[in-house]
Amino acid sequence: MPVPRAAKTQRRTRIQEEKEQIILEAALDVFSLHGFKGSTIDQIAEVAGMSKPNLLYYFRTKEAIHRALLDQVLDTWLDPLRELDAEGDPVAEIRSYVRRKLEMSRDYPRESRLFANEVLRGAPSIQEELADLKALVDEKAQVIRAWIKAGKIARCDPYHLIFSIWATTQHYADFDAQVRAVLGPDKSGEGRFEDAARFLEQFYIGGLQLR
Amino acid sequence: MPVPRAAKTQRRTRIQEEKEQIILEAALDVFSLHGFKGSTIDQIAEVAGMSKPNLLYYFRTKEAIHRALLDQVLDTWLDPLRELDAEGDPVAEIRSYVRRKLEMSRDYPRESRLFANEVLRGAPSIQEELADLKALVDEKAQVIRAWIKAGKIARCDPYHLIFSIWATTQHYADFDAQVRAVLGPDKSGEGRFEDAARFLEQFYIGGLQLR
DNA sequence: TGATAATTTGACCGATTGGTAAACAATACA
DNA sequence: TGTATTGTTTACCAATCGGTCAAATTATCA
Repeated sequence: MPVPRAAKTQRRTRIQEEKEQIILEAALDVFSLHGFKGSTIDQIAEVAGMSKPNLLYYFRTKEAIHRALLDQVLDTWLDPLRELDAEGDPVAEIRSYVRRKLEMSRDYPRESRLFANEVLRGAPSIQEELADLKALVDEKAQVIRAWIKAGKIARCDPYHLIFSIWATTQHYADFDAQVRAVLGPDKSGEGRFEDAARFLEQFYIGGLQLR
Repeated sequence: MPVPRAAKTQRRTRIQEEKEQIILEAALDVFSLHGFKGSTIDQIAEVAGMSKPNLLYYFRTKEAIHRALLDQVLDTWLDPLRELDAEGDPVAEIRSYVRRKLEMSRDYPRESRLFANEVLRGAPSIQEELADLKALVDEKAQVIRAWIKAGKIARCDPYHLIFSIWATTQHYADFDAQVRAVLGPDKSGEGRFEDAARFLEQFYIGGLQLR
């Protein structure tokens, strides 16, 4: 009797749920640090505390782990942007968005780096997801444009505004090594995120204010 | 008589100069696209138009190519920041810095991605260079602080100001795949850099203006 | 309990990869 | 021209890696 691959059966056993989460957690550690090609199944298996064949019982290929991880991460990654509310106060909404994105860099740096790795390589495995992303950004760009038209915030290109928010906030996760090197050991504690928050808040409010 | 490795002799033959540049150029192509682990010596050799052992005659290891490339790139990478002039007009100086950094993202995206790859992985091979970087940033942060003290620009954290300039400008090279996906095919020409320049200029001038 | 399905492991395999050895070809230069 | 040096290639090796297989072990449940 051949053993059915875990992924084939409809997810039912408790042990499958658990082990798959353990594997994805370990894979996030490894992939975010070494990239896809730089990571080995053995490394992931070791971090996950199981043998390589055992890991491959739950995910048939290295690629499958990577895909599952990206799917899981990308979904939550865009939540802050989804929450941008056309009905809210424009400046407050953007300030909240910046703050939430910065918090994600602080609390989920591995996820940020996993994503950065993927995009750096030309985003080969997330083309469809990028289409969804475009749709969401298009929608929110319209919201921002409406705010501009209504004279609520300064005139600017909404797409590049969003890019700048992504860039400035994710920088603290993706370029952490550089940020720490520049700030030095004393300023490299969690306090750097509060300094960053202060700076970004002031900057975006100033930049968006009508003048 | 054993053949002396090219790197050992003092660089003299014309052919060594040429081939080493060809190799570094090819390696930049490959490393910036696939990362260090994701790149193979065979790939670099093929792009360079020579055999693998021939390439290894000029650089003894894959690591050596990578190091040579990083050294060469990092040196020019900081030029724009070096040019930030304490004697110039503060707002104009920062505007020039932003513009130059953005031009580097447009004209040297491979260099940007090579660097991003390295920092993403924790910057293992450029620790000393990061120390130089810190010294330079410290110096320029003092310049900015002086401008603030003199009431020439708005009060803000100079380190995070510099981080934000790095982040927003390099974003267009490092996250090119995402930027293109969001802007769509029509807006993905070189024109996106002019839109970005307009946005960033307005934003930094607005953010730094006294109010 | 016993049978059946699910889980785990050690041994292994073929492909790829970084790097070497040694012979061969081209060049510089006395 | 001859010879020593530099440059190039073919063949190869050892290590690593993604993945398989069959057997062993454990959980499930009638």
